[in-house]
Amino acid sequence: MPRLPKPVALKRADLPADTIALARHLIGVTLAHELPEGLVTARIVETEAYLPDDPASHSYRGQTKRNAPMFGERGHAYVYLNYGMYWLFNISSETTGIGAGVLVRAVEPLSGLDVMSVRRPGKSGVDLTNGPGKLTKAMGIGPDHSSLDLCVGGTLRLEKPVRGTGAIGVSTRIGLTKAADHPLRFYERGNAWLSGPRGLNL
DNA sequence: CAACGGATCAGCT
DNA sequence: GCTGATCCGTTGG
Repeated sequence: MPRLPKPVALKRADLPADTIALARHLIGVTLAHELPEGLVTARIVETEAYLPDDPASHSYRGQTKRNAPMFGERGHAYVYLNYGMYWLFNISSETTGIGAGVLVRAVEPLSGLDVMSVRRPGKSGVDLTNGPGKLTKAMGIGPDHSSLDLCVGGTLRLEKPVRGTGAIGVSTRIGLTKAADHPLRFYERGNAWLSGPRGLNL
């Protein structure tokens, strides 16, 4: 049997406060969730930065009950509903009082593929987690997780990176109606689990 | 309490 | 690659 490295929880001090730096840093980091059916883990392979004073960011119009996690300490979950039906998972950045965060757009499953398949009926392979709404469904992430601290070894947590090719690509963000032309999307080059049109993943 | 948004997805060509 | 379905939590009045 191959020996797998023991998972090491990420501490807040491991996370850059700067939003763009965090978005880059999160590529390769493991997201782990202990579900009733078992443990699911996956590598983050695609992220987007949502900056302070960014018209595309939910934090742009000030703090509300919903987006409060974006204004707290970095390393907390911000989960919100999009298009009335998809829960999207973000990780807060910067420091207390500054609203910003990083959207996780795609992950590459490492373990618990069986659990993910059950949660994504009729889907398999890359289709399990190659989009922001898909990965939350596959990994059982929803509104109850918003504001959770991901750096304290809870059931939903970040773990040390499983580094891949190392090459990180940059593109514009996907699906925006405002501030669409900034290079704030980060992805692992050549990874099969990326979302978005081919042209953005070069 | 009603209007609105919206950082998507599945299915089809 | 493109199109349209599809909502309901949040917000502000």
